[in-house]
Amino acid sequence: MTTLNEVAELAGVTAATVSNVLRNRGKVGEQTRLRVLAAVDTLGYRPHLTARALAEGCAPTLALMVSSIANPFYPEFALAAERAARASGRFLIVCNTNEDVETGRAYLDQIAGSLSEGLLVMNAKLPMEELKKAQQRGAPVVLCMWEKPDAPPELPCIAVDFFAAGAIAGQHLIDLGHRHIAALVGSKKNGIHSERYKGYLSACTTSGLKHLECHTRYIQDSVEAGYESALVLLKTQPELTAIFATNDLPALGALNAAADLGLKVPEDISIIGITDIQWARLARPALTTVAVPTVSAAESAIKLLLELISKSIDGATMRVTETPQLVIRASTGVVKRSA
Amino acid sequence: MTTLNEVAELAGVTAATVSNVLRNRGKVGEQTRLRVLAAVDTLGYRPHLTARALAEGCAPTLALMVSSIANPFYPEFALAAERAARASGRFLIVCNTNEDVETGRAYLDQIAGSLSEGLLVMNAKLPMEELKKAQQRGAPVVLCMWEKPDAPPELPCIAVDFFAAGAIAGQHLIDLGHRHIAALVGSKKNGIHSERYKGYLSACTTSGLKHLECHTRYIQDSVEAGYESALVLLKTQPELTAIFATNDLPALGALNAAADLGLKVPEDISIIGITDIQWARLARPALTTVAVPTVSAAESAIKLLLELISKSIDGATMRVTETPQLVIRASTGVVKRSA
DNA sequence: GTGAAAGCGCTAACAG
DNA sequence: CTGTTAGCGCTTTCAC
Repeated sequence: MTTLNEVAELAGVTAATVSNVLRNRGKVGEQTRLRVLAAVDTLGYRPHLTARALAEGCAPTLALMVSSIANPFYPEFALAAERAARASGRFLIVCNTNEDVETGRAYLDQIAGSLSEGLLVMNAKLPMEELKKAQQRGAPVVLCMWEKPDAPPELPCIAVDFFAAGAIAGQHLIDLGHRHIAALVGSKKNGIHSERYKGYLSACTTSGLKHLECHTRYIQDSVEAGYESALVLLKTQPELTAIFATNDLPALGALNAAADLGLKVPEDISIIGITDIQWARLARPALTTVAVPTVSAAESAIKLLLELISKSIDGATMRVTETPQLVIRASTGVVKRSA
Repeated sequence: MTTLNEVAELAGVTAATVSNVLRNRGKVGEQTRLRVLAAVDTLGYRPHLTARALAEGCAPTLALMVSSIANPFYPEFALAAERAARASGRFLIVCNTNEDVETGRAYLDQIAGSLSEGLLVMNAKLPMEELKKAQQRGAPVVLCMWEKPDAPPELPCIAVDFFAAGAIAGQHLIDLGHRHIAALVGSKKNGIHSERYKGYLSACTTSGLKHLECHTRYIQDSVEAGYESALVLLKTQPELTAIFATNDLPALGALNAAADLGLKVPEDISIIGITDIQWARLARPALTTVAVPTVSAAESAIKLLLELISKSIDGATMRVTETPQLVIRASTGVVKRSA
């Protein structure tokens, strides 16, 4: 490996000077500049980022903590986050907590403030306490995709108005004439998806529609859970003409359940999700959903993190992304039956 | 930030001793050990990984270079790779080259040998030369998912027998009685997917079936390209009863094309892909495909990389994963029509 | 303009 | 068993 000193030696100068020309710092004579550049070139010198990080006091890396990068929602976010990080000259470390608090803690202990300069946290599985501790140790933390703009957390965050998303989805179904709607909530009662559900309920209330508690299911946020749940719902409650899911994954599962039951979508049953992941438009019928601004959320999150790092802002800032947008595709239609 | 020295001071010892305690190195007296541990605890000390990396000469990170982590195939690989890396005490940095050579080069220049201790490369978009240069600068490089076990590259790699995968897929279709099969090749002619196509052709030859050149299409490796291509093929060549795609993405696109054309799968047309990505089993009808051992390939790749790093092996080792396996689902069936 | 020197936080001999 | 002494490769004052 070539070091700064070797380059310096070849160029007949000192390391400090090489460092200066490489980062366009202090004014360096044109002569020496050229000589240094030549030396760098012939030696194929590349700065040692770890050494630089130590000297500068911070590493050029940001960490993204997710429960599993394989969750179909994350990759798009991760891609956008990586781009934004890259644009600021930083690298992105992916940390899969695997929904495990211990793993998450281990990551926090190890990277916060040493290997990585800041943290992007996607899943609230990590206790707020741990995150705050990590932050105190010197690594700013930004919570991405916070679900409740009304209840700001104690840490900086990028919030998405999921209540609105739920309301938009519900309203769409209601506008189509649906009166018997099932709700698939991708979390425990009062869990992470409850805002979306509340939004949906508010749409019902606004329209004078009474949502029956027996039509809602609290399930896992997965295609499989949505499938199983929808299967039972559709078989046992024939009055249903639509399904609202708090996320695309269960909605896609419901789509499959309908298909396997021989039900036509949207003729027999309308289905709507939230997020607009890639699969949504690729499914058949393509899924109607409420699109969440994933890319801009990722960019805002990185931006906020960088501001926190450079200390140009302070405290628990919260920024809300653009409001989610209804994307009408083929899985929802005007109600045909009445019950 | 708490440093080793501060801990040492509190414990009334020297930094070296604290270091020893923390890594269970040289024998330390039980007394001091306890005192040190207590100091670590009260101060909430966490080792500074960057400093450690500099001192040890290598960072505890591995880099995964992919064209886009959002490609539905990568996340699963990345997840497995991250786990394996983690198991060895290392972190995973995700590098999206975005199919751009410049971006790839920039990454190589910056992380190889300094920020990261080794590289996992997924897409051969990067010139072999660049990769070898990076390797010479001190960072072992492992090529993942090499497509041609018969033609080992000049760098260590994990190869998958894609020729076999293609042959298995072709044979399956032939066994079902299909005689007019279209081939969707997800790369340019003689491109990255050509082995898969050759495997398919060999199955045809073995069975005395003649594959017509006019039935093959060289396209992008995407759902969209598969969709467009299949749409045209199915409309213009009614004799076709099956479609073989070199990858699941185009196969899924073909599935959608069939659906939009009102064709029933597999009654009217059978479709098979290669890889077995998540969506394959979630599509309706679920996609029959030839599963590639993604997880074990990722694990092998990390293992090989670690061996290279510890110098326990040398040269351009090639390891081949288990042979791909046929996964029969609902998108293929016995041929109904004869042409 | 360029060089000298100190130090980032930790590890790794080697002494004692 | 524990302390001392050197660095790892780079940045950054501060002199010259």
